[in-house]
Amino acid sequence: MQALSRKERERLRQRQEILEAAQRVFSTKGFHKSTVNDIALEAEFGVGTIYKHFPSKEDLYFSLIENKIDDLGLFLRESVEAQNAPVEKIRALIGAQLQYFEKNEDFFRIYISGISELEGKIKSRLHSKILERYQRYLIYVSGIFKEGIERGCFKKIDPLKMAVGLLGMLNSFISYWIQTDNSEKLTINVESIYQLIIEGVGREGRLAGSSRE
Amino acid sequence: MQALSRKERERLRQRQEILEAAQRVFSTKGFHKSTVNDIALEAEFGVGTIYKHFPSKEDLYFSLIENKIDDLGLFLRESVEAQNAPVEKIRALIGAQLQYFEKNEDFFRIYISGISELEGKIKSRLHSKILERYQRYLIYVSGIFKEGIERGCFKKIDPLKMAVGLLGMLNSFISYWIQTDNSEKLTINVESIYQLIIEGVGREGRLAGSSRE
Amino acid sequence: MQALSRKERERLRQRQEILEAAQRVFSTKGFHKSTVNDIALEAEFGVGTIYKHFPSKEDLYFSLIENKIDDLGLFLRESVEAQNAPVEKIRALIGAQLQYFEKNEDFFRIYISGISELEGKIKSRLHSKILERYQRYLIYVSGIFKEGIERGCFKKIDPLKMAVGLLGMLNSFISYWIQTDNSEKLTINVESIYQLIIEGVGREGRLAGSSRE
Amino acid sequence: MQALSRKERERLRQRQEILEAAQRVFSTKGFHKSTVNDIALEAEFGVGTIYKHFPSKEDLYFSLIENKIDDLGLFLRESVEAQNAPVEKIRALIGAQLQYFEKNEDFFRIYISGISELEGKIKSRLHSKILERYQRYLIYVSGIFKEGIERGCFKKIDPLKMAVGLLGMLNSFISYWIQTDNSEKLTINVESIYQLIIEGVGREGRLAGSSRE
DNA sequence: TATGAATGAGTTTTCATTCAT
DNA sequence: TATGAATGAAAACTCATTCAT
Repeated sequence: MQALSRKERERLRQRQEILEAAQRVFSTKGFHKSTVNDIALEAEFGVGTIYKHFPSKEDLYFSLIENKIDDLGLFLRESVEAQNAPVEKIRALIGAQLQYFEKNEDFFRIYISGISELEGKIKSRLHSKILERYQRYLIYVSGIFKEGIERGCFKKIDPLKMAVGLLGMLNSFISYWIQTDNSEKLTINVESIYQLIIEGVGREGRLAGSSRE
Repeated sequence: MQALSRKERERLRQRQEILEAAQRVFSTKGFHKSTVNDIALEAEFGVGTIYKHFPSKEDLYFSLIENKIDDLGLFLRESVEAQNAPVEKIRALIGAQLQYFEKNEDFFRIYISGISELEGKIKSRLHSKILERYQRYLIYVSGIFKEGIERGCFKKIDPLKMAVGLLGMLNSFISYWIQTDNSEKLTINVESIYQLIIEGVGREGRLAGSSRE
Repeated sequence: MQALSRKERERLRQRQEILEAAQRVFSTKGFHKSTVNDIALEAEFGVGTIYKHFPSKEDLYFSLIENKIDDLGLFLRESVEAQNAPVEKIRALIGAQLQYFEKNEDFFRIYISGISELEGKIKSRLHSKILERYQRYLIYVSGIFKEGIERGCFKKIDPLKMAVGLLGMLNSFISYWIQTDNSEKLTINVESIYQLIIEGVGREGRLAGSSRE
Repeated sequence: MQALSRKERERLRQRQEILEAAQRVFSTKGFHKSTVNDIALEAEFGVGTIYKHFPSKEDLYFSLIENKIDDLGLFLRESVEAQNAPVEKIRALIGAQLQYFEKNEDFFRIYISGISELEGKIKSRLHSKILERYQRYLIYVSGIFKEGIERGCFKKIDPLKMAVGLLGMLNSFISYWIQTDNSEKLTINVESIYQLIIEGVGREGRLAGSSRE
């Protein structure tokens, strides 16, 4: 049984190495411009070995996203659940997501193309799995907002809308950071995002703006 | 010159028809699964004619996005500039963008894959043009916030961050609406988004949450 | 309409050329060792052009066999129907089939692998079409024997069995001739086969054999 | 030496098991669609073990045919040599061959693709071995006919042609039986074939057929 | 000028064979 | 000795692009 276990572990390690190589290749060249050969070369395996683990290039791609999303999900939950107050949970969520993508910049490129309507109206079975995970994440975040509403710290707005809004903001900040590829750390934005989502941009009682003259 | 002008007009109309056909095809099957032949068939032209107007499939794709973004830009500016107060400008912006994509749902699929890092780190000359336009749009929205800050109706936060946050929210709402493809209109979200960005989710002085017992 | 007709004719000629090239290649290297590229090279067309005419290599292969069988069928019928007496029809059939394969030696290799159980128990849709044609041919030959029985010139044996027997003989002679690839013409065997099928090998009343001493 | 002998016996048994598994697989899926892995699985050995016995898949295939042909040859000889009169020898041959393939239907699929020009003009070294055996078989059958001619029971026709004709008939009947896969036994055809080859289809003196008017 | 037939480079995937354990 | 994981060569097929008509 020890022998079997070793084989199994070996197999998993190989699979992991392929996924890592695939991430490097996909994030650099994109899905379509990456060939299975590229990935095999990067992983230092034969192409056949890739196909031992994944039935097709597409499967490999979606397995990669799935894996990483689960990984991210775990990390977020941990961070969030270390907090008690809803606002702190939200702050933790923001922090964790920025932190995760700061370290996994490469993955974001893949992640975003995974959740965007990558291949048009017609969704593949594989794509659906990703959307499902995205939905689940949305519900999880809604849950935090819901709790916050019940505990009286958040406004009585549809918590799903809050979640959609917050996640959009987060993606937008990450996207912008990647595109501008600046030297500042992504995580310096935690407080800004926190403030935006919690307090909004408006100044009380001054929304009409001063008169111009 | 009149003759030339007619020819020119004819040419432009043809180009426009191709772009419209391309949008229908791309939005249904995605960029890679759409063939130039598909587009030619949809446009009722020969493939050769497509190539008279666009040097490559990729060029056609990005021209389409460019065109449509410019179109959207125009529409947004008009809506925004009809308002005077910064908050009203923001509300108009939200309304216009939702309205635009409600009518151009198909285009959003293409738009989002255009601005997301669709093809990896390596940005093509064509992709850069899209990003440039996105940057310009960001700056335009920042401008509204900046004016709002100066006029005292918005908090003193980096207006670029406000813009990044707002646009992320908008995309997220549109994306969610498309994915769930529900019967509600996208535009019913205007007030929610307005409230989220202006006031945030928090209730003053209650952020810590009520104690649980 | 003349223009269309010319186009159509051109297309058919091309198709024909591809089929001829395919025959040369298949007969030399066999189905599996022939690549579509080989055929394209032989036909002096691009591979794409091959695929314009035939959806797959397999389809090309079976189209080729089908075509040729039809061709052979026509030739046989003509020869047979020029005769009146059943025995003369049989002789004509033998003569025609040998003549045909003498001239189309290459095709026989393909033909025989087509009707033999090329790919095991599991028959493809395409393979079935060939078997159907073989059945039809069998029935046609049976018809000649049936007529002969009715007209009293043949024994009262199941005509289908006669047909199966005769066609087996023919294939066997052709096969043998191809394998030994001798300098004699295949058609010199007409009389022998005729005698074998009509009179058999036995000498009347002497079947027990003379005693040996 | 006893130990070596046991080893040797063990080795042969293994080889035999592989050949049997191969036959099952090849007859079901055909040569090309059968993978070495399929055979290894069916034989319950590792692929490596297959290659210990046969240098290549092709070798395995032809060894299988060779083996079985030898097997068939033995069986036929036994049946034939139990008879004295040439006609009885022929009847025995027919009976034995039908009986053999009735029991080894699977093998016939392989056998026929082996002797037909399966892989085109270019004959492999391995294929040649099969043809050689076929030739030998032909000569053996010729020998029976020759003897019959000498003993006066058969017509003075080239005995090789008789053999080619008879074997063709046999294959044709077997082939037809497999294709129609009917419930009747193959061996019910013995007498028909015997009659066809010995007496032919014609009725003495009536060959011209009745006049039609 | 508009066309669409022809092209062939490039991609995914399979599977016979090897060889370290 | 038996194994089966790893390999990578090879082949079917697609489709952006060209160019003769």
